[in-house]
Amino acid sequence: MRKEASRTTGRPTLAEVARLAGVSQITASRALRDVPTVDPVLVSKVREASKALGYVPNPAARTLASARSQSVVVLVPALSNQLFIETLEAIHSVLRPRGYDVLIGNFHYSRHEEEELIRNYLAIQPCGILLTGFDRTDASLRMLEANRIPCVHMMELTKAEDVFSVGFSQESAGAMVARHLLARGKRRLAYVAAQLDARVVRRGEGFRRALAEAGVNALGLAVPDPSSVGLGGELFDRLLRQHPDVDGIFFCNDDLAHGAIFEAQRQGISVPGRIAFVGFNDLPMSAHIVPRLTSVRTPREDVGRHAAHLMLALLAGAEVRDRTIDLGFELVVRESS
Amino acid sequence: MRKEASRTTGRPTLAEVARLAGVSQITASRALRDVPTVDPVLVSKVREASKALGYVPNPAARTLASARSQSVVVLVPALSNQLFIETLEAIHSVLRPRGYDVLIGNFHYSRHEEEELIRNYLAIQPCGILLTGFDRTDASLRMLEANRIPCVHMMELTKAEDVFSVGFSQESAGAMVARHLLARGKRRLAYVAAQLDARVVRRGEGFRRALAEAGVNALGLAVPDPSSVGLGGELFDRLLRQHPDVDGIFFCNDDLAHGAIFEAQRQGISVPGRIAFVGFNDLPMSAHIVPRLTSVRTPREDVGRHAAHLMLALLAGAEVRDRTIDLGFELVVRESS
DNA sequence: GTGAAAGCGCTAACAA
DNA sequence: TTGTTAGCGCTTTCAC
Repeated sequence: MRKEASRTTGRPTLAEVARLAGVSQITASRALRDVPTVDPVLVSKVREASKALGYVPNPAARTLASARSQSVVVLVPALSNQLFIETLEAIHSVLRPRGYDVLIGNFHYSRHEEEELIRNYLAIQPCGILLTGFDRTDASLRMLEANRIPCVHMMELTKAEDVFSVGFSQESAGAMVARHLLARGKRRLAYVAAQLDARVVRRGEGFRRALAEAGVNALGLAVPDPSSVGLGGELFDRLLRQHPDVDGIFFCNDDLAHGAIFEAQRQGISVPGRIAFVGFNDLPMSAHIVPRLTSVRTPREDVGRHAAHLMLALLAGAEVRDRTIDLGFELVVRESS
Repeated sequence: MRKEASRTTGRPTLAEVARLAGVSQITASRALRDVPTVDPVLVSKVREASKALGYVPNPAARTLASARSQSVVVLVPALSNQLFIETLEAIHSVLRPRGYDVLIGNFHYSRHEEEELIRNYLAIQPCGILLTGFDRTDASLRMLEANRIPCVHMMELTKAEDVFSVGFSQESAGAMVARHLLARGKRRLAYVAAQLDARVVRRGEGFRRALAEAGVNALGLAVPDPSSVGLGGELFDRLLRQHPDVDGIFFCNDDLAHGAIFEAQRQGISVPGRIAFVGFNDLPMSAHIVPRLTSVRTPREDVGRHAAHLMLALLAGAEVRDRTIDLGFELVVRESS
């Protein structure tokens, strides 16, 4: 059943391609790698020979000889979240067609698990690495520093020197929602949050600050519990008891908003007639699941695409001027299909 | 910024470990790979030397020398589906700690995209491959056949010779739901389906057949459109108009059921009082999103875990008696948290 | 049970 | 612009 141990793969090698093309092995190598200093005539000869033999480069040999693989590692905090899934898809769609392998690591929101992944993945000599956010252990930072491979940070932004990041500002998202609700004439506004990670907190700060600038005091209800649809209903109910006159709510994510919609429907409360809801689609549910909700949409595909292209530029050794790419947010109203 | 081209990685090599341990390189190699014919005393010497130097094997060199990598490829039809995400997680959790790299390929439910992935991934000489289902192109089959690497099929079952599969029977899932509803005294039963892929259809067949055996005729409503929450509401509404006396519905997946719950609530219809719903959690939404729904739960983690362990057995060259692992289904009632 | 030699397939380094 | 040489770090092969 198993293929017995052997030395060769049986596949055509670069040497055979070179022989067929009538050039030296290194010229064939250069031709196939698009090294610019090769005579175009020879390039096409090599290309033909390669095609004729059905040559496929051996990545292991390439990695061994060059001390650098064609693998790009991507580390995300979760796979249960559509945001990251779609980001990964976008990265794949940019990198795979260009011959890179994409290795996915899920660190389950744990800095130490991330450190372990970095340690393990550096063993395969990746040519680049894509990270989520900036919160990592010192050991992680040191390993990345020591390996000197191109590194792109996703989802968050920094102005630090020599750091490449593609993301968006949580504060502006919060502020955007505040302005949206104010513009609709709402004045008793609340932020309902669960699962208080740094991003959720910063979103709330942006919300509160923008309201404060308009002279409006933000109500709030924040619990550390993991977010869920059920919790959304509960929190909505609690908020209503505390502040029966609330007329606008920003939910830190869509599943809370979803539970609240459910609960509002049960209680016969008109949304957005009496209370306007705004969600934030940064959690497990994909956008189309919550019907008719105004929500902040994170530009998920864009993050992946931009991050991957930035990585390509770095791998090509290009001079990158914009080390920071701020993608911003959109406020969208989704209609159930 | 980029690490300039170089030959060496700078990391300690097996030769250095061997020198420090006072053995030959090949003995060090064997010791670290747990080849049984090595003196235990030498093994521990090598282990120590390895630890002292912080030795990490170079996978590229290993792959080149042995013509076989430590990578296991997993091909899934989608990442937007929690079922596959959780399966992948389980596979990772089994294979990574044992030193295997897991390469994920998403073929977007396209046989041709799958073929392309197989072609590309075989280039890296994976040591094994995990596939979803049995529907693939002839070219794919030929490539897999020609490469003779261990191959495990997930999600579906077969009795074919020399084929390893881990999954469950769609027909029995349908039959199970039929029996469940009958046992609750329901007699006007319907199957509501969208996105009619082979699995959805077979589920319906199992449902209908089990009902027929009990002398009950199944109602039905099936559309080819992609499944969504909104569509669930619509189909439910349509079904009610056609068959106002329906008292039990099997939705081919949870998001249809979810939309129907929404719609039932709007219309003031008691569920499960007047109509019992059964869902099937095989689609984008994760289980906890739909509150209070009786649903067929696919044993997602189990599929991954069992498939990965089967792969380990094959990689170890073990004799595998049970080529087919049927995991069955559970019928669970989820309460909103 | 252990080792010496050879070589996997490719690219870096240097030379022409 | 092209080629020669050497070697990446490991495992297979075969001899002891």
